[in-house]
Amino acid sequence: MSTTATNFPSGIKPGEFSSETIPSSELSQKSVLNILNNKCYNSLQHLKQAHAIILRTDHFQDHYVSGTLVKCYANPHFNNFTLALKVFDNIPRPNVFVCNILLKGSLEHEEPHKALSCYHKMVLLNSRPNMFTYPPLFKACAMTGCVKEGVQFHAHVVKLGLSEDGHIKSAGIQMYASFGLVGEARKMLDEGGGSDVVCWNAMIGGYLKFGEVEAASELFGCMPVKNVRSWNTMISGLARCGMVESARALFNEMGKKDEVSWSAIVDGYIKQGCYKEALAVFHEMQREKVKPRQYILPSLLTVCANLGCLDQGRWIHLYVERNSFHVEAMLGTALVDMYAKCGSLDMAREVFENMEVKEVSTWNAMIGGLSIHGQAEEAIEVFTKMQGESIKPNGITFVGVLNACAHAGMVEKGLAILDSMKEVYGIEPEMEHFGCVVDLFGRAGLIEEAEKFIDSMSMQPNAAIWGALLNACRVHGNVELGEKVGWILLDMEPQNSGRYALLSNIYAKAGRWDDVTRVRKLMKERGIKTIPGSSVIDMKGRVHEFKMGDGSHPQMKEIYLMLERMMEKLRVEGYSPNTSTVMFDIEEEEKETALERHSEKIALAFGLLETEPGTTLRIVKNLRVCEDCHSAFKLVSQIYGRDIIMRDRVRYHHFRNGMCSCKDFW
DNA sequence: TTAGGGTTAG
Repeated sequence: MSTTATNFPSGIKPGEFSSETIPSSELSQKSVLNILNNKCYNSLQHLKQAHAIILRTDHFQDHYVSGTLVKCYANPHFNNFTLALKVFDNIPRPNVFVCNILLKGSLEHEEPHKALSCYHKMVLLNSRPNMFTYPPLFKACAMTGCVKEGVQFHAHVVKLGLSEDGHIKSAGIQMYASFGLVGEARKMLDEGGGSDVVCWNAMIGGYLKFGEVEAASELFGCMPVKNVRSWNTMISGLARCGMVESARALFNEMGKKDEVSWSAIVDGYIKQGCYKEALAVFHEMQREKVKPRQYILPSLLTVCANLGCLDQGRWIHLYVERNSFHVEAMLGTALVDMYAKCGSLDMAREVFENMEVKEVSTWNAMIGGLSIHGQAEEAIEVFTKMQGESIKPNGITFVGVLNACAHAGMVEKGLAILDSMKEVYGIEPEMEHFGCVVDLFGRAGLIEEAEKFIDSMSMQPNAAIWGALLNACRVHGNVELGEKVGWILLDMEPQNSGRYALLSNIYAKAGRWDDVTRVRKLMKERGIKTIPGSSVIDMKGRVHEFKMGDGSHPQMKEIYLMLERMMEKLRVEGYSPNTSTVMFDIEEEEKETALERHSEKIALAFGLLETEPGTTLRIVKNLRVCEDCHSAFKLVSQIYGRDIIMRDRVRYHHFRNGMCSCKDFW
């Protein structure tokens, strides 16, 4: 074997060895292998030196040595698979071991196509595949969607008499399942005699991936051996199929749970939108001292953001700090989003400023957060700064910026930004951006302009566009147009209860009670149920939820007493209930009572009752806040000297000294 | 003589 310079690894010249190296001619195969296995794991430089030694001694001819050398180069740690391939190409007749190493390496370096071509080479070179060959190959097929090849490889497995190997079987089952060929996967499970628990689990996972719950349950029921992963596969699979309650039942039934079991059930609840349940399980985890895995923390933060649970969100933040978790972009973004949505803009800012790596989504979260708090100038400032740091805004960025302008009544600025989207940033505005613009005009009372804008749009307006216009009609009391738009929307979205409510409110405000009745009758005919208003208040880490006229809270008596006292105080200060938006045509006094029992007022009374004077109250409502509650909250902030931060379905209201940050413009 | 499997994944 020649040892010309061209055969040496780059950067290493023949004869350039470290001082401790023994003269190469004296190195035995065993010592070379020792060097490779013990010294070359961390340093590419060491590996290249060893490589040079190998070339100088004829050990490269030795399959054991060249194989080990390729294995070292293929170590994902070096992130340089090309080198491994290069060395491989210099091996005259590579044996099955080194081929298998490359198959595995192709997957580890996320180049599954290379695994297929490597197998091809193997066949050409007459290197007989063995049981280590097929699992990575099946995986490669699954990753690349190469069905034909996968079936072929399966045939080879059968021909070579390897069908009983558990590793091959489980990989094959997974491959077929990833193709959606659940029947083929099952055939593989049943072929070649017995299977083991890993294969059963893979099959169950495969069934559940395609919603075949019954088949999965049956298999699960008759498995001779089950382990934690079997349970976890069922739980996460059921949750993914939307059967979170069945998942929960299994979760309760299983013996020893691991962190994956807990995470799977939390995740399942989150995916179903059962945020309170997810948080309850998280509390249980804390009680049982189970450490949440880092990956569910962003999901949990999203839950806190949705529910407005600042205390819980803070707890997670502390948890991250205490455990020195690295705050990477996703976790940091989730923290920014949570703080902003829970009304703590200062903290959102702090986390944002301290993040080392920010992604577009991070900037979007900050901009969106400022926007829902009505801080348009700041949102635009962040938007400008983002570009200073060479981050390219995306469509979502513009939703945030345009929303900021809409909420702050900055019409001109908003329109200029819309124009810049395509001209400056090359982003084609989409429906959601047009929706923001309609909102921009509508909130500012420029209803004609909003209509004109809709007419000029290049696409058919969707329900969100009409919805923005309808809301503008409600705020600015434009009954005529509101009526027209309202009926368009009822046609477009007959199932959306909110649309009925809005139209009915518009009629009610105009005193057109016959029309109110007409809308309500239609709703009844179509079987549409209203979403009950509900408000939550987060207190000492516990979430208290109140629904309209709700009597289920254990302290309800005291709360209603407090509510009565509060309303009395308000009346003394000159508050008179704004009954125009109550949906029913009922006697004035009854209307007043209905208003008094709005969930946000109950939550407010509870907050006043339960906290020290001066404490900021944070309330989250699932629908838009009504006008009456809005004015009541303003007065309470003045009379009781409290800051109240309320989030409704769309934006924030900071009440202080009788004023609201939205400037009554929402 | 070297090497290997399935559950969560925003």
